Amino acid sequence: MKKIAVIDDCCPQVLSAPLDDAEARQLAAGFKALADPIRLRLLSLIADAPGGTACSCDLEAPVGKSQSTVSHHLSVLADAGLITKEKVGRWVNCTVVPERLAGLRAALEV
Amino acid sequence: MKKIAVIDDCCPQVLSAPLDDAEARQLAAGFKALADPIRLRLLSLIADAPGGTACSCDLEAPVGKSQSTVSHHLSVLADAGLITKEKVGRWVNCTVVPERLAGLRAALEV
DNA sequence: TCGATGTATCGACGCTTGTCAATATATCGA
DNA sequence: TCGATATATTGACAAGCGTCGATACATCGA
Repeated sequence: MKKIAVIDDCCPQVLSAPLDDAEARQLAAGFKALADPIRLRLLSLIADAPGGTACSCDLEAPVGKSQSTVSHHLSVLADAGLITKEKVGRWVNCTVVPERLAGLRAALEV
Repeated sequence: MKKIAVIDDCCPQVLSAPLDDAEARQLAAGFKALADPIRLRLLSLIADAPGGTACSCDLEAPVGKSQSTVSHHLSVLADAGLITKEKVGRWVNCTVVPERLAGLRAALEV
C-alpha cells in the first residue's frame, strides 16, 4: 500500500533551501543516531514488538551484543528523541517516537 | 576507495519488520553520510544551486572549510550515492541523486 | 534481610572521523 | 611552454565512537 507522506512545514528540509549551521547540526544529530546498524536493528525490534514496546533485556540476544553495549545504544536513541524509556519495576520499556522519525523523514523530502 | 553498494531490492523499512544485519548495515551507511552538518549543508547548497548542480569551488566559502575538507566530504557523499560528480574541464559538477534520498526516506516510513 | 535480576555507569581499548597544510595531478589561457 | 587554477591525495593529529568487562545501583521475591 502506497503511503502519501505529509510534509509539515515545521521542520527544516535539506533540499528546499540552504541550511544554516544550527539547522544542519540539529538534523545531523538525528541522522547520527541512525548511523549505526545495531541502533537501526534495535529500533526495528522495538517497533515490531507487541504493543510497540520492548524490554531492554529482550533486545540483547537478537542483536548479539553485551548488556552494557545495548544499554549504551538505547541511551543514544533516547537522547536523540527516537525512543522513550519508561522504567517499570526492574524493567525498562522502550517505545519508538514516530513523530521524531517523521521529522527526519521530512528533512529528506524533495 | 570504498564504494557503498546501492540498495537494489527496493528499500528495507526500519519500522515494518526486524532488519537483518545486511539491511541494517546498508541503511546505516546511508545515514552515516547524512550525519555531519557540513555534508548536510553541502547537499542543500548543491540542491539549491541553479540547475541543481554546483561546482565544488563554489562550496568552500559558504561552509567555511578548507578545499581539502570540502573535497573529502563531497567524496563521502558521492560514495554513499547521494550525489554524482561529473568532471568538466577543470571543474567538478556535483548533482544530488534524489532517488537515493528517497530510499533513505522510505526506510523511515511508518 | 538477603540473594537474584535488570539496568546504568565506569574505565579502558582500538578504530574511525573531521580537519588542515602540503603536495600531486590535471586542465586551461596566454 | 609556462603559469594559474581546480581538484584529489597524503600524512598527521585530536576527538569521538563502539565495544567489553567490571562494578554500582535499584528492585523484586522469598
